[in-house]
Amino acid sequence: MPMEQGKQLEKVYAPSSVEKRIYRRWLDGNYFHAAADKSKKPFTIVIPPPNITGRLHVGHAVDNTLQDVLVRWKRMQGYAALWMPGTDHASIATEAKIVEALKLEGTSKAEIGREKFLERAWAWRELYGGKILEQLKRLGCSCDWERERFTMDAGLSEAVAEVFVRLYGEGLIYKGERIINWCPRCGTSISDIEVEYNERDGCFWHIKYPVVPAGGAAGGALAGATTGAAGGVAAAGAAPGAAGSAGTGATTWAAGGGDFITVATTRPETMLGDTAVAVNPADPRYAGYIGRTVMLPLAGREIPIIADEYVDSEFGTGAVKITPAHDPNDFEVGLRHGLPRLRVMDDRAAMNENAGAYSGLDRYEARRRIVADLDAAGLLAKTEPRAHSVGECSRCHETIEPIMSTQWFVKMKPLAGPAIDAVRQGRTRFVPDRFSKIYFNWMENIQDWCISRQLWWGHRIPAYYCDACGEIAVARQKPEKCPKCGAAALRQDEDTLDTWFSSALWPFSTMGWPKRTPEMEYFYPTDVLVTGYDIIFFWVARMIFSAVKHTGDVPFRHVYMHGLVRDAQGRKMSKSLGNGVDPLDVIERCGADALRFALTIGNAPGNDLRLSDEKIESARNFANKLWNAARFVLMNLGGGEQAGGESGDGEGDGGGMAGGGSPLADAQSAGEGGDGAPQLTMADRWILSDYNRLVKEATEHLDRFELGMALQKIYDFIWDEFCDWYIELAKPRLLGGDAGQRGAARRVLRGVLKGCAQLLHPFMPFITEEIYTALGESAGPGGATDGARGGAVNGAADSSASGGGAPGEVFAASVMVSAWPQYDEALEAKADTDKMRFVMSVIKSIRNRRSEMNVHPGKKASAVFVTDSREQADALSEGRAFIERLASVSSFAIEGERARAASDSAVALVVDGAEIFIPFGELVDVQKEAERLKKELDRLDREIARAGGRLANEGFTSKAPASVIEDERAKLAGYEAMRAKVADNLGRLG
RNA sequence: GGGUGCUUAGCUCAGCUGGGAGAGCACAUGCCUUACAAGCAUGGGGUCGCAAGUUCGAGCCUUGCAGUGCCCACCA
Repeated sequence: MPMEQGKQLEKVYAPSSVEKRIYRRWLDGNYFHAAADKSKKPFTIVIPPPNITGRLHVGHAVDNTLQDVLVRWKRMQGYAALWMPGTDHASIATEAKIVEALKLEGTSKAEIGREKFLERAWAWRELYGGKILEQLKRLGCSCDWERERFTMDAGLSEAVAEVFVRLYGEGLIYKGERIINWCPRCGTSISDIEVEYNERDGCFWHIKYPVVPAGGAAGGALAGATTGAAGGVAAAGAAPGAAGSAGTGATTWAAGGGDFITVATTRPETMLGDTAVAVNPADPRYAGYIGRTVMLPLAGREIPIIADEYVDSEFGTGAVKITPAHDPNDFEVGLRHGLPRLRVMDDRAAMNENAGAYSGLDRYEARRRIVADLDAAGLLAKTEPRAHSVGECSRCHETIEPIMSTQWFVKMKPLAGPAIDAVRQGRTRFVPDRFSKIYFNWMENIQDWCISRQLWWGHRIPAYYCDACGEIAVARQKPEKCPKCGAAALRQDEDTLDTWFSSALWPFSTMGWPKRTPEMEYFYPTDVLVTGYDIIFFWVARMIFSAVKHTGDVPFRHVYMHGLVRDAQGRKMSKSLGNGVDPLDVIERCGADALRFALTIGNAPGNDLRLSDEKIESARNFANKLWNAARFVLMNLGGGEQAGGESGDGEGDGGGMAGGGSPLADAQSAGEGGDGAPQLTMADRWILSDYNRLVKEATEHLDRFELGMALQKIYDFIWDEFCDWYIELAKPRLLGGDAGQRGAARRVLRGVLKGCAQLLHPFMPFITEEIYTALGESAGPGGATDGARGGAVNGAADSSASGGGAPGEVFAASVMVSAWPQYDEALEAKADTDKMRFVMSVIKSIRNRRSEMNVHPGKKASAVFVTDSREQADALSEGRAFIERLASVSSFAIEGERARAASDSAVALVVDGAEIFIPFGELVDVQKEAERLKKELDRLDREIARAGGRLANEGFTSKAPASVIEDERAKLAGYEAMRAKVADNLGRLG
């Protein structure tokens, strides 16, 4: 009866005091480390490397929780489970932080120069870069920390250079002048997928371009127009009075009787870079204009009218201004027609020297002035308000500017093909499968990838220019001299690579590629990539084509996708809304286990999930529930009394080999071995049997990546079956009972709880470790060997033990290196399970009656059971103590004759054909009881009609499977028997 | 314009290859029954978006429709 000193658990689970200590122990035990081990199968996950600028947000929390679940589970299954951690240099995000810091100090990139800037960045990385990994530790992540990688580590940088050089050598990387997305705020090009398109209110300006008159007559008018337009430009730049001059020009045109082609644009400032106007060749309206020219207003340049299929006659005015240097389509048109490409903006998106009078103006200011000037000149035909999609920088949300620029590109088509095949052949599978369609759709329509960035923080492009001869040398190391002309002065390309270029190599660069390392041999390809569906394009697809290209294999066999975390209202969590749940805050308040639980429970793969306070609270409640169940079990395993009662551990150690740590081994050895020869009761066999089924189901769900479902099942079992039923069923034996019965109950309690701790461990690692360890200690000196076997790399004190004669009660040094529970056929106990279920139904039924009749729980009642079934009679007598305790029944009789039992009992219940008579005497309202029975009769009639109708249907009886028909017949018979009894009881009420 | 999800209890969501609808929260009633009031017991609550079809049988399969979300796309 005295508690184990020091092993008494707190009444309320206090995660914060437990988690740090436990994590420390795992580290000390070296359990996270995985090494190539020929005796085991590998299981590998590489972490999606968080940005060094990052702070753990709830998105990371889900992503890493799922990974940790998988890796802990596989580790327990005996795999050499490697979870490779690391961080991403995040070139643009990090650079922005440094720039910001410099600004606060009153200096800038330009001022301190590249070298100093990089020093700053590295220092910053040293200081903050590991923060997020520390936060992952608080979440419980079991990464192999000694393998931590960073995308700018020497080895990984080597991989980057290697890939660049190889692709360049094959012509799959090229340098060229294209329209790229330019972010004026970040001051760099970005790739297509880094642009977000949003609907914005804007205008569609219809602008009249004066057509230069054909033939000789044109001369005078042209001159006039030129003067007028030129005057407009000059004036516009000079003063508000500009409008007048421009107007003069237009007037000249009107007076000259010239006509116009009207174009429409949402970006009028780009007109200064127009080098043509295009119409559809089939458009009759413009047939006569093709081949002629227009005078570009405000610029005073004469540009051709061309015909191109690209133009949609239905859209706008059917005539398009062509600005090859500022629009991707126009660029293509320009190529087809050999048009000049005139850039009119600089890298800050201000108008450049080619913009004449508008030079130096910001693009929006220029837009305003140009519109005003056109209007004043009478050349603005119409201003149409219009919502259109505007590309914005996904990082800073500045409106991007499509600008012609010389950049480096990866030629995608040749890389995409094999990557598509890899998924089509199922070498990499998306979970759920529907994401493969998204992948295909993107890969099949892929554009070349702009990989150069005008940033300093990142992998510098390994291209070297010879100013003497113009040669470009691409090499792993900077060449001593120009390979062509031998000049010594080579200049490296100033640009760096897209941060995703290095992330794309992550699954193999972290393993040491391009070297042929043991890790590459053993752990690669990886097994699962866990990530959100929002980065399929950015990362997943790029890893696949990179890996297929460079390693000849897929980077991972499965891609397990999860959704986004939303708030209670279903909104995306964002900084600006301030609706984000801070995972660290949740960990602080409710524990990492509760957070992990809330993020995992009941979620289907690929679906978004909502995280609310209520959900977190119920997760915390579950942890507490489990905690208290463990308290109960530990209290009852007791101190000194225990050893005698259980005939010690020697018996356990020598005993069952069944399934290494199976509760059966514990329980049966108690049942058959010990003094007093205690037997397992039907309650024990029932819970063991259900536990066993849980093991099977949970494992199957995990195998199918249905983590949410696996956890749901474990949760249901622990709460509804183990806590609410089994513990209650065990109490009578623990409190009363002889030593043998007590021993059996204890063994089962401990065995099942231990198994639950193991099954739950991947999801809730801390609390399960605490419980498992406490159980191990309670098993006595031979049990837990905390630390003693900690040296076993990636463990498996337990699993190795199971290979060589596992004692039933072996506890591993840590639950995380214990062997994952196995389904064990010997635990199936159908007869006992049926009996127990029957008793439970009886208990429920009596409780129900009592509750409906408002019978105080303290008031005991006597009950008489009548049944024809031998099994039921056995169950009732075996379950007597359960029924008495859990249904508040005092005296108890099982009779064969219902007439006598029924005589003075107003309340009659029918459960599975057995009848229960309870004399509640004065409590019974005969009227109400009769009504209840009538309702019951109605219900049974409906059921009988349904089942009867179904069985009468020949289609059903001839085509449905036999088992289904059999079930239906049994149901019908049951209902009919029940109806007879209910009808009889109703009749008796008079 | 394409593609792709979703629509199940008041709310948030599960529901595996088609065989009588589930959980959490909320709600109602009664319980401090010595593991847990962050709890226990009992209960109410659903024409599974609508309509056709396939099937002996449909929440699940097919088609259409209606709402709603997301992704992609070069509508100037």
